[in-house]
Amino acid sequence: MAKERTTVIDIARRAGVSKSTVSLVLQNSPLVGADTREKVNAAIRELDYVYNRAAANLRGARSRVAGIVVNDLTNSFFAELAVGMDMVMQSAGFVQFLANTGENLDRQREVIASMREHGISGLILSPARGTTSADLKPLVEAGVPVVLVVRAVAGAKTSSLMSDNAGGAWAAVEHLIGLGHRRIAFLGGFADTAVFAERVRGFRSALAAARLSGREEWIIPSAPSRAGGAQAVETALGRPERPTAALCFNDAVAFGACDGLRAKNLEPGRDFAVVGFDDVIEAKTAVPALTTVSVDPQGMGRRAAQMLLGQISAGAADAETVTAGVRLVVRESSGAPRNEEAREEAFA
Amino acid sequence: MAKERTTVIDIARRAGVSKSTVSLVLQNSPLVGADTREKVNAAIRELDYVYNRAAANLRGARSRVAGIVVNDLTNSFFAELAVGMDMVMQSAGFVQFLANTGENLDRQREVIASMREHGISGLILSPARGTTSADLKPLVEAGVPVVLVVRAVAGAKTSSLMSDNAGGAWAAVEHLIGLGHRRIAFLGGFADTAVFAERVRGFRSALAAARLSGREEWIIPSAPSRAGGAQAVETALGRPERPTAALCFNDAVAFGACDGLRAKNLEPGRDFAVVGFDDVIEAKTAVPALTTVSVDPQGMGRRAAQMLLGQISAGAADAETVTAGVRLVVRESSGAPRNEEAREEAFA
DNA sequence: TGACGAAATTGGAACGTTCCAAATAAAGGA
DNA sequence: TCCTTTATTTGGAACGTTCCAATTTCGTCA
Repeated sequence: MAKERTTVIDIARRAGVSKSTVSLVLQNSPLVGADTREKVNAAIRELDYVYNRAAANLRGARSRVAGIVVNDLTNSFFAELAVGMDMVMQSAGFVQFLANTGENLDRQREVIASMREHGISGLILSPARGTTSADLKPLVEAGVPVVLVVRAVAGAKTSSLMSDNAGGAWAAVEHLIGLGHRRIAFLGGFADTAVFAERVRGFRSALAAARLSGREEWIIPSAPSRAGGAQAVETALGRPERPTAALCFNDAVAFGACDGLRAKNLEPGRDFAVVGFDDVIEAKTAVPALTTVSVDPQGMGRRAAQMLLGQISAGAADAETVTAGVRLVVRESSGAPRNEEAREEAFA
Repeated sequence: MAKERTTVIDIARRAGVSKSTVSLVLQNSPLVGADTREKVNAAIRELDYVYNRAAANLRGARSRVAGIVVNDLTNSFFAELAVGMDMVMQSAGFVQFLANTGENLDRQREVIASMREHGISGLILSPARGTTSADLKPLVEAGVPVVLVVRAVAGAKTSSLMSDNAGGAWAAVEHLIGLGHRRIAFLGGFADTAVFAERVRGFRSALAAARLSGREEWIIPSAPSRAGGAQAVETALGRPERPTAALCFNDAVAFGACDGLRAKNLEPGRDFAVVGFDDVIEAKTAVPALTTVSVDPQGMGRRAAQMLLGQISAGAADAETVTAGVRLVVRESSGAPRNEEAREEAFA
């Protein structure tokens, strides 16, 4: 059962050439003669040979294996991100290890260590909460390219790809103000994360720019999940001065907020404006369709993968920090009139 | 920059022992003396050595790398499945390649080949549509354990883990009939898949058992996605004899159906009963909460991973076919009364 | 005809482990 | 003291590739 692996030597014997020649054929070098090449290929087919990459990169080749570590694959945002990465990695002939940390730092450490032992030649990491630059130091020092996505890690000397959180939040709030809202809440997200801080920063400055006073009690953190969103909106509705609109930390929270509103017999988009963040795939087809800040997670994944590939081939490229642009996608949940003219009219 | 890898030899030199001893320490063999072990460990720490697994399993060790190939990671069902697998694989000290095929057979072939070259010691595959047993033959012949999940492949001599599709559909339809529905549709799914066939089979037999005539025109295939569901329900509502309830191919379709109903000003759960299939994580928190056949994707992932691990350690275990039980979870979207008493009353 | 260079092929060392057989050290026993 | 055992330690071959340097094969040119 456990049959012997067929190796280049077997092929060589069968084709009546030397192992070196077989090796040349495998890397289709122009050095081998056409007839020899054919003989060798025939032998490969007949013996159904499987190339052993481990042996090859033991000898020194770069490994064509990348690691991807994300913190919550059950969130569509990260699933999409992973799919985007997978696409470009696959096309580049790479294969990826993918691991989910579930925000668990120990797991993250273990998984990264394990991937290193398996010889990854690059890593894309969406760091778990609490990751420090010390966690990345060994990788960086060993010259393994690392690209951080979604979340930054203070002091890390690695490339990173973040979305324009403050800008997106600003645009969303501006949109709500334009629709006439004056009491706007910010719902969801863990208050101790950088992403939260940035989005809230954009939220605050947009309010300030419109000379509106944001109340602290309208900023309501929660788990960045659907359940968290439902809870947060409920809290918001219980505030003495009740907001009429909310920017949510992400789309999951926004969907949860819609659920929470319905549970109180309020229709999102009509009785209360909801704006999400991320533009996950369901945002477009949900009812009401979600107005959200489009981050294009899949595109971001592709981009991150490209950055990683760039660094891998460039050898030691220095860390670049890229901010992915975002764009507000106005759909139904914010209660905007159907088209621009209508909108102008409404607030003329 | 591209520093030399530190190897066991470096460690050996530093600790003043032979490479063999270092190797023994690494596999913490009881043969080495306590003091020697300490010296070696110190050296390992000082030189921040990274174990090279590729070299190790070149020598013959089993690889502790598994492959996971799914066909649509953007569908929460598969994302959850992957998370479940990841959990048990990680705990077993494995690391996984994960690839997404997007139902593309060529991609599937490529990634499987690539994973093989990288020396996976087992594969979990949710086969793309159209996969034949010939695609798996090389793997199987080479003695690489394969576990098929979700979808079967005719004639494949591999283990598989499928959910009880017919049984689940039966239970769902029985539930709807119990609620008084007589015109029940089946929405979504590609008609040429085995899963579709099974679910429809259960659907039909439950109708037959209740002496209801299912109309062919109430079986409306579509892409198994949210968008497909919206479209399918629209078609259903356009039928001359309009159904009052639907069993959907999966939860994504069910959510889409809810969207489609709302777009026509019908409230799912009140004006039309919707039942899903899979019980993805959002099913519970959606509004209305989705009545669905719970497949527990994460649990299924865990189970599949366990099966694979079993086969890997057992060497050549023979193929086992496991059918995972399913269970109908009654929530709001089917319009069932809140509790059993109420239900009894309603149809007394 | 012999020499020369280009084209094609090849042997062998190297990559970083493991594991076997053999060597050495320590510890008893006579 | 010397011989056994037992407890440690070690050199070297092997795993399946790649790649360098060396060799063989040929057609060509003087």
